[in-house]
Amino acid sequence: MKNNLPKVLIILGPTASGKTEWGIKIAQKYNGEVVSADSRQVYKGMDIGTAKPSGVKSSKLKVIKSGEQTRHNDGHIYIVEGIPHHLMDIIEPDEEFTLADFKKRAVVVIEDILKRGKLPIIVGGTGLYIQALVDNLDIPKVAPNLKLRADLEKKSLSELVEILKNIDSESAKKIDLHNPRRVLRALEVVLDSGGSFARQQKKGSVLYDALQIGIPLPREELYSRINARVDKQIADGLLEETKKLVKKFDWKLPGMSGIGYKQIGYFLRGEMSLSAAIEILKRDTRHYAKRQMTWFKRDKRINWLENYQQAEKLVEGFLRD
RNA sequence: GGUACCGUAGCCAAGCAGUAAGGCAGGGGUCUGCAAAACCCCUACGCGUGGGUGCAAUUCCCACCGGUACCU
Repeated sequence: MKNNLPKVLIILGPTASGKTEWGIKIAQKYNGEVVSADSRQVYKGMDIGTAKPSGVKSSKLKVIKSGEQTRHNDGHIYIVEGIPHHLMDIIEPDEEFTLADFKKRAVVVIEDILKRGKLPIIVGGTGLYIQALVDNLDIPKVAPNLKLRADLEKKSLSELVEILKNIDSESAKKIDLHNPRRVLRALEVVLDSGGSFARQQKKGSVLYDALQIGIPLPREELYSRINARVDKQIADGLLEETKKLVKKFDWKLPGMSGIGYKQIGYFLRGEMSLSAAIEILKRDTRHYAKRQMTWFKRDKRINWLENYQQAEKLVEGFLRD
């Protein structure tokens, strides 16, 4: 009754909370397809480190291409337990992937799923990506300008802040001036577009009738699950996977800075023992999960459910009306 | 048994007479094109225990307890 917007389901939670499993089960039961909202699982060949569910590539299903929006797509969809997982395993580790790329492609994919009469289920832990979809964030249309960034990075943070205050005082009041990345992006937008950064951060009209389901886990349980998962990643061959990747790719790539590869790198480069690297990997994963929870906590629309049964019940009601 | 050194938050650790640095872990938070990123904030009325000196002690002295090293 609330609107005619297409229904979309979202399953979110911190890393290792079990959202992947929930997503697959719900997809199987309610005729759905998964859209991964994960900034790292997009990379091919980064499987163990990103805890990607094991799946196969299939070309039976092809998302309708629409120009550059799917230019990376090779026409293959990642299938896990019979469920298509879109936006997973789609680009090479040395390709750039940003929030804007995610949003553009996700919108196309969701539309395609809906067109086929299926339920889109967005599953992921990258809060900003999910928010971009839920709130239809209108991302300032200034692409990353690597040259400008390199130039600006030569200056000190306080110099950059001064510049920003001069050319866009409104944004300077809003953003975190301690954070070089945020200051740089603001500057980039202002310099390239000529307009205020803050004023270009808008929201479009809502695209979907979204039901957000969160998986809350007591901190202690979450942490022990994380520790166990890291041990499993090691047992599954995270070292070998990392070695294979470094043969082809530089440590400095964004993908290689992801949790897992980064810490194994410390060991592979002889900077610390393997057991020390594993401890740090566990710690960094815990920190990450904590940050994810901080992000999700502020969205009061999320339904935090204790168990899977509750999720099914909620989804049924959601699909009915 | 003797001698020396040490004992400061969950862990590591500085201070060594004027009223507890820092790091890690932990907690809270920020977030519109790198977001598994990049940032910000919080965390010892207390310095092994008991005495003593002194205006003042975690800092000096004594004893005891605990640990470590060496000696016998």
